[in-house]
Amino acid sequence: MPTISDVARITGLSKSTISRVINNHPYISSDKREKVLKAMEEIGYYPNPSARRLRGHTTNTIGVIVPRIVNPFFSYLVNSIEQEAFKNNYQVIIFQSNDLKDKELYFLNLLKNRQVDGIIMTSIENDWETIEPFMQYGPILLCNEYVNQSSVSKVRLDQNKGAYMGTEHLINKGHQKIAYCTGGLFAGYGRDLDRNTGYQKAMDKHHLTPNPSWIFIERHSIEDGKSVVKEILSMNDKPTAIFSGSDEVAAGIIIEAKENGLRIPDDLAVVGFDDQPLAEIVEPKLTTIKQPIDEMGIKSVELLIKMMNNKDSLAEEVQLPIQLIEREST
Amino acid sequence: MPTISDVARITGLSKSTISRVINNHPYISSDKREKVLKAMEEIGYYPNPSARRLRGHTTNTIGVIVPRIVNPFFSYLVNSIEQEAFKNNYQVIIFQSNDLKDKELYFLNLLKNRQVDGIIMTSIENDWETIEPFMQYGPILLCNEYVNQSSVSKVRLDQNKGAYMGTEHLINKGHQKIAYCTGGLFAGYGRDLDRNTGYQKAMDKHHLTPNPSWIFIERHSIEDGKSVVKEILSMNDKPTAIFSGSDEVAAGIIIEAKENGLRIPDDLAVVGFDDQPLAEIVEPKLTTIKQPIDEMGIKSVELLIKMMNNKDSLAEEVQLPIQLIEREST
DNA sequence: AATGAATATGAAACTGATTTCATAACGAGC
DNA sequence: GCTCGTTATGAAATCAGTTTCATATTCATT
Repeated sequence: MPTISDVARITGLSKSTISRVINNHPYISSDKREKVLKAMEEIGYYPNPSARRLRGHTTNTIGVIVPRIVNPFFSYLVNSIEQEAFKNNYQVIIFQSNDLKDKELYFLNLLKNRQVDGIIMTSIENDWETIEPFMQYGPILLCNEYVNQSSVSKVRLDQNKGAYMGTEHLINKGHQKIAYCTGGLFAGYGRDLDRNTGYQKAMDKHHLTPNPSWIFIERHSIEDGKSVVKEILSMNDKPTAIFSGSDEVAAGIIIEAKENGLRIPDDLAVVGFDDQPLAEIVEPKLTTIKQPIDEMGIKSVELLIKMMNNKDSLAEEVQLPIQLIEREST
Repeated sequence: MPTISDVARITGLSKSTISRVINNHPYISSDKREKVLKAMEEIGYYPNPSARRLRGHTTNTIGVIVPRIVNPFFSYLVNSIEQEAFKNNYQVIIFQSNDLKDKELYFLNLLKNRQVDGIIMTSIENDWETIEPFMQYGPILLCNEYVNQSSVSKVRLDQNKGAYMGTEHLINKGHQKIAYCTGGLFAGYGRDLDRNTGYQKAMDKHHLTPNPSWIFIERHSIEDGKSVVKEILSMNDKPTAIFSGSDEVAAGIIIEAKENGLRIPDDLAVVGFDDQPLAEIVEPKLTTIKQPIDEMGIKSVELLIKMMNNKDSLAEEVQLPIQLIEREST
């Protein structure tokens, strides 16, 4: 690979001049500039990024932490982030935390090591006290998941309202016995907690008290959804509707319910969360809460770039609207 | 951020010695080693990757090109690659080519610029003549998609056999009028071509000649699948079965067919390709060809690392088995 | 006791860029 | 004709490591 010295030698100029041409500095005579550009082209010269980084302290790379990329919600989010980053000349390094504290920490260290200029976290595994110190090494932005900390920038959705809308939708359809499925009730972080309170609020407002055994926690997959139905079938006091924090779980519920002769939505109404592609594939099609994933990704990259360019910009919080998509499962 | 010089100053040793400790060189007295490790720990020193790269020419990063991450096939593949890379201490940079030649070239340049040590290509947009020169800058491995070039390593599936199995399965079920859906008939590359010949071979063997209007090309999405059914409905000579090169297209076909009163598999039998999660969600559940995605990812990383460590290892080709999963759509 | 190999360490060169400092040439203003 | 600001360029320092070369000990061998 040719280096800047090669270009200097060929053109008979100094490295400084070549560097100035590359970086569009002023005060270069146009004939020399031409000459340099021509030589670079000729020998196929391209500046070595490691050397630039070493000097310039910037990597043009942003890191994205997702719990798992195979979850469509996150693959769509990553898609949007990658597209927007590319537009702005940034590369994206993707990490899956797999819900593991250690892996998350490992990735946060990339910020410390200056392998990335900034990080977008779409989930949080460690305590905030553990994560916060990394902010001194570069900007961290929370997208989707969040903590109640004014010092960190976040792009988030009104999950509370989403859950409220979903639950109230079921109530408006005449349901009173409404079960609730969530990922982590005790996760301690914002997103799921918000949904919980949203559900709670809607129930309270309509003076409904759910049977405690209708609250299902730690449900993530299609299989988990199926297990929910099995549990419900063995109950004496059965719910007539379920609000699920995940489309996948909702799909599992629908599949298993049908398998057991339940009619949807007549015997059991189901609302999901995310509006994943599968929402239109299950039968009946799933009523769900749509999250503006693309906007979330775009906004996150936008904000992060702003933070990276302006070291001491204040933390910002962006909240995006959320929406109920009514289909056939309610 | 502390540097190696800080550690040297604190311990009263030279940078060389510190470097030797970091890199586990022999011939260091154990008391000095302890001292250095302690000092590093104390001031929270971590070697700057850019400086190491500049000298060492290795980035511990591999690049992965996928057409689009939101396609479950690729998000599962990326998942597997990322997991295996992490195990081997490699980071993964992910790029979406979005089927664009330019974007693919941009990413290949990362190899030239030494931003990545090697690249796994899961799709190919440019002519091989355009891509090949990049191999001089570092190893390139083809995974999933491939070209008929002995000089490049590949991890691939017997697509030909997959398509053959799927088609023959339909024939065994008594079908004679079998339509065929593919991504790109004229793409010119291995994967789709192999599937085409697999279909062809099965038909030929059983002395069947498909109506040319039953061959649908450039179909990728659920929507595309729906359009296929619409076209079929307007035909005089209708196929009784479809072999689709994609589960998503197959799902679209099933949804739209049911919408129009067709019974599956009685009026129309459908076979997909990939065994994506949605194959178990559509109703009836989709008979499909299962590809061993995880093994593919693992094998690819394994092979790539081998190539990166051994500069002049010969190109290898790994072919993984493929399998028919019979469900309810046939 | 002399020689040579193995062990242990440091100084300085090197990786490939950017940036600072110095300086030369040129034109404008007095 | 002299000073000053602008334009244009190069030498050398710098970034943070790794590697080469040199050298000083220590220990075993004859």
